[in-house]
Amino acid sequence: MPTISIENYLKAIWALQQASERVKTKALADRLAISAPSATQMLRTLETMGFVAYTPYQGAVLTAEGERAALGVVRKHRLIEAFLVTTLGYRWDEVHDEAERLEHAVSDDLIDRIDAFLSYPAHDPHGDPIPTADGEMRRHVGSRLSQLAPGDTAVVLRVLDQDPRVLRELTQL
Amino acid sequence: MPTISIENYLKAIWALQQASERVKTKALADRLAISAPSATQMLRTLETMGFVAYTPYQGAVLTAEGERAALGVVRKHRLIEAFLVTTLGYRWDEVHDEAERLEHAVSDDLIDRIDAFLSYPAHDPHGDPIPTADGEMRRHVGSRLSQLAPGDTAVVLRVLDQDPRVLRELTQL
DNA sequence: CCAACAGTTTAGGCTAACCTAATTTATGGT
DNA sequence: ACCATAAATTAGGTTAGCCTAAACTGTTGG
Repeated sequence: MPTISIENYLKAIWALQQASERVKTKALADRLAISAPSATQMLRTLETMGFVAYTPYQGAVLTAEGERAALGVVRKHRLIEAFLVTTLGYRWDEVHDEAERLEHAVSDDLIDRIDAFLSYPAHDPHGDPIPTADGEMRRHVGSRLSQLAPGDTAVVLRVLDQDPRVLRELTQL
Repeated sequence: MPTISIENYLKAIWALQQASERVKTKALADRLAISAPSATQMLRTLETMGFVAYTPYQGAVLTAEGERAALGVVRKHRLIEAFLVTTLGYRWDEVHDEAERLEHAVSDDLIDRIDAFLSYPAHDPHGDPIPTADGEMRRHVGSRLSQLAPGDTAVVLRVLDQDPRVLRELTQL
């Protein structure tokens, strides 16, 4: 039922909420590269759809239903990335844009088949956790690179950056 | 550059042209389940884009560029169907709707990788020929079932119907 | 403690893609 | 050859999702 645009808003709000509970208009507008009035307008729409609780001038928070919908999109995105790398030989720096479009075109049924085909992976190629079919988000253990002391030994589990250039450089290292 | 809507129009016009050169407004409108005025309007748009030659009251014909674009969509559709059946265990009566959406989301690069992954198949699961990356449409040999005489022996190469119920019945036979 | 400014919303407009109702065109049967 | 009818187009309207310009709010530094 949600449009591609709405799915993108939900995903963006969800991502911004990982950093701070309330999502402000400007943060949302910046992330989606749209104007602030467009963000305001869509927040109103999402409110009437029951996806967010929105207070003018105060920002928005996903409702339970909104979070469920957002996680559905995140799940599709990450499983598609995993599938492209595992099955079609893509590199981890090549999959983001493709997944960005496919996540809106793939049915729940297809994504579940991909999930099974890949044996229910816990992480995508960047180490980001993949939500389960019933909307559970597995939490990550591990600590940030910046919190290690010189001389410490660690295994890289996850890379948050999506920029292909950064990812290619990391591949070198 | 073309929108999803435009890709669907191009594909529909191309399909209708397989039966007769000129495509009339009503035939197009019926196939896409839209009103006749909407079809007229889009034919004008496609004309200015150089995809069709359109004469009011006379119908439209794809230009070379229009045919190239249409075959690109057909190629995506059929390769996706083949991929879903071969790799993810779909049945031939389940793939049409999924391909109908994915064909507009998949990049040329991805579809070429799928093509290579499948070893450049000549036909999709229904026996429809798959256009090559450079827009060549391989022509089908073979004759229609209705042209065989009782007692003749033949091998089914292709089934034109897309209705899942019909396809499931044919599977039984 | 209040004004300046960053952030937000309101107002008004645009485009793509659809629609219905009304009008115009083409054509086939007598 | 004409005209009834089916097909096509024109006219005018809607919705979603974007925009800019203008008005408003809330917070914070002096």
